[in-house]
Amino acid sequence: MAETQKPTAQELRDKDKRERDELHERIMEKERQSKKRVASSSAGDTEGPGRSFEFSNEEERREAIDHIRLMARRKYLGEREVKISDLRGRQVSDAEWLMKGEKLSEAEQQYLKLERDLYDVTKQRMEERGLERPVGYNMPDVYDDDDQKGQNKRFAVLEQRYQQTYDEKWEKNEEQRLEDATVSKAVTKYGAQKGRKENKEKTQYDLILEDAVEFGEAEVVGGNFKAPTLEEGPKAESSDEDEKDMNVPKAIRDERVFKKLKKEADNLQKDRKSLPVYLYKAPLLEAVRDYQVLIIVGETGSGKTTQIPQYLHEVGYSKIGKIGCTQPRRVAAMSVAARVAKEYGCKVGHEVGYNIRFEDCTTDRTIIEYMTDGMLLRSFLNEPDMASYSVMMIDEAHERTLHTDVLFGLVKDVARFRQDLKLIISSATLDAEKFSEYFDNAPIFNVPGRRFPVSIHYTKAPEANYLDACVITVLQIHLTQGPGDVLVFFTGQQEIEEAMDLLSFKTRGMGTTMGELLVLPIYANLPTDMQAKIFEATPPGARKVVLATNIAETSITIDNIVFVIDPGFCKQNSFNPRTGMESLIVVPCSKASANQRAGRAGRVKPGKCFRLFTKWSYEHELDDDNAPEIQRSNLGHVVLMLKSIGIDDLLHFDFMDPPPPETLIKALEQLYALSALNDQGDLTKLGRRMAEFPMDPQQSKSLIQADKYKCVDEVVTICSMLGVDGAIFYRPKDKGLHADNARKNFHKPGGDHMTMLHVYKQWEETGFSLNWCMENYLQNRSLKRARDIREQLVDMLEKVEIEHSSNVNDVDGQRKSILSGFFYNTARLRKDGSYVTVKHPHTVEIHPTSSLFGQQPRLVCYHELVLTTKEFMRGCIEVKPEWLLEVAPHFYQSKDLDGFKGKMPKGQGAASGGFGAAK
DNA sequence: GAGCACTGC
Repeated sequence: MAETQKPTAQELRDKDKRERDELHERIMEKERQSKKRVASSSAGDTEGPGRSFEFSNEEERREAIDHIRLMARRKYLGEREVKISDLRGRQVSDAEWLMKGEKLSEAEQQYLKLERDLYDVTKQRMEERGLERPVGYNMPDVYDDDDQKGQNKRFAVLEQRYQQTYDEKWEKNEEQRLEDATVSKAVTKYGAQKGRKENKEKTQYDLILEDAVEFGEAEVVGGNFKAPTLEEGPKAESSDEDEKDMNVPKAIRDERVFKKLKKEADNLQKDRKSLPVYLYKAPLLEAVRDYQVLIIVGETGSGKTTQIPQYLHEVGYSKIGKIGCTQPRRVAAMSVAARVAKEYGCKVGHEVGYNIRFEDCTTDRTIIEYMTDGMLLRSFLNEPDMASYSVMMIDEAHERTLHTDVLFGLVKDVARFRQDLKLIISSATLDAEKFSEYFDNAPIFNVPGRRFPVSIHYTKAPEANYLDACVITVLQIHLTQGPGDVLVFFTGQQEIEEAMDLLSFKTRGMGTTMGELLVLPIYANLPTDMQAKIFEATPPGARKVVLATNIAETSITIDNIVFVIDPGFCKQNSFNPRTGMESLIVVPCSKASANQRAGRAGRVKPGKCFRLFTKWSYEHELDDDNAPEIQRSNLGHVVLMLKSIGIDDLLHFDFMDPPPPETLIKALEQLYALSALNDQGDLTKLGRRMAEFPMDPQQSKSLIQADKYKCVDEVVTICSMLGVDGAIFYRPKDKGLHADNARKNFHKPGGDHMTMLHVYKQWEETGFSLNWCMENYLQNRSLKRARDIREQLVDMLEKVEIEHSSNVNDVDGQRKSILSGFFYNTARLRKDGSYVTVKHPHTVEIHPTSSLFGQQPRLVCYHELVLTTKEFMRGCIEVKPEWLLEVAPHFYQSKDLDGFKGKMPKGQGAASGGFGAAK
């Protein structure tokens, strides 16, 4: 890590010189030993500081040898930027072993010695800082398990073959080899003449420049690492066709704009043809023609999301109806739409558009529409037969989000009575057969992806402390591996903060032997400006280490990641229908997740993934897939929506993986209690109104009931704030106390909902000030989102015919409104100070972040139950027993409240019980 | 006196 005070250039030079001299001495001293060791070690010997390694093919091996030679030459020529770790991911002992038997020039010999020594020094430094336990990895995907001898034999053959071709390759095509072996970042510096000069000045070595290698232009290098592009498509695809399709209606467009767009689009057409999916265009369209439902399996990078809707448009499906494509995430829908619009040659929102919450970017003439899956689900309320679509593509189906899963059932149903509707289910490999089975054996269409190989390294033994092991692995990578940024997966903010501390502690004072290590956190609750930092380019010579939560698994993609460290855990939310409690607990992640994480290393070039668990546990202990969200969520909202679409028999609804029946029953029960369903299980008028709102049924109920207490405006605000749930307050570890104080300043009598209302009101008064948010440790992004939700809800009020009333001071009215929806969630105080839920007796506590914490109100209504270290009620308000009779007379009876009514002797009435739910 | 993974309408 960088020192706090930047040393002067002279100091640096002196220091470098001292270090070099020291090193030189050590080299001399160690030479004999080292020679002995190298000489005595046989192939496959794992002696030395590093792990052993094998090559999967000759080419890799040859590349490694060439690379070492190359590095040696450059180092010999005084290239300062050549790092000790530039063995392209090999360790020093590996290099020594590898070069054994090779004829080594002086430069090469020196280089190896230098490597060895620098390695020893850094290792020593690691040890001094308590890193004495380097994490060992296997490469089981390359190893033939117990076959060390076979390995040796194979190498002998490879070596022989290699020797024949080596010389001419090296001599004739040195430049090419150089480019092959060097990574773009480093070469950019060496490439340009200017850069060289600069380096020369900086260097402290006495240089021999006569035979300096001329380096090629930097751009070439990137090209070498690009995946093979597919130059020519099938002959059947004539360019005329493309030409014709570019004829967007001219009448509606200014000629010049059109020309410009068309030119851009023409260029883009070339890119389009290089996508793997292009090769499959004709057979794909045939398959769509011949079958109503088609499963498309395409890895990332195949171009399916952007291309297939366009192909379908080209052959005329858009004449029958819109071509829809769903995405699980908003940003994905937006960015894909933007890309396709560009390719098509129109503005976003014209022929190509997207539709997400708060932002309907489509018009009458939109023919290709990207949307979030939740949006499509919602549109079923108005258009249950998807009449305006001729094709619907459900993308990223393998992610199995709650919404996609519900869509499957609906869409399958629609396809039965709408023979003209084409369905495309697109997924990454794993679940294809399951999808096919579910959709009545629909054919599976495979499109290969375009990704770089990622080698997987498992630990040899389980790691007791994975956080520690992660940090050590980061350092190991940094000290021994070639260029490329590192991505580490953690389970949450807390872990990330700890890891950052640990990492900075262990790298403190590591000095100049180490390149700079940029440690950057990323998680969803991180303020936006800090999130943006991970997208900034890594400065030359430095290495970026991104500590991420699951957010980096699917939601965001970081450039230039070459190494992934995966401890194999994630936090998962699961819902217990019996207690109605959600719990967020750390669980081992699934194989699918692990592979997804590993894949993040192979986006720019071949990468490596270090898994902090053994291969055995990968194979035997990890589940194949994550449990689909639908099986571990509260389905209240979904059930209400399905009911209002007209699905009556939910227990027999055709789910691909049905949720536990208890969850459905719980949801139905709750809806009945809320009077959204009648005793026949049919939707009531109230239920229909509730379904209009994009919220949980309880919240919808609260909002509708607020009309009665004439405090709609306040409740709307509260609901909006609940909608961004939990992400309002930001609490960085290092400023925890400040953040806590800031939060306490917002506390208002009545409970947490009042606090939220207060926060919003204040924010509004400051003119939605960003600075004010920062001063008070509030997340501006979340508040903005709350404002969006609020606006949407206010718009909806008219539709549902609710008068926009307001009464700021009627705190009781506001609380009664909330209680109308959440009367189910009540808990009363016991004499020992704990709380017990009213419905199913269950011990719970007020969450310490609540404003009611420590106040011990007799009866509270909570927003949700969460299990962390204890079972906590989050979002509490104090309520009065008689309110329950008022807002839920069908649920609570007068006699249930005997213990509470009137004057209750302190600490006794509650304990005497008599307060239970009537049924 | 604890601590919120990630989406979405």
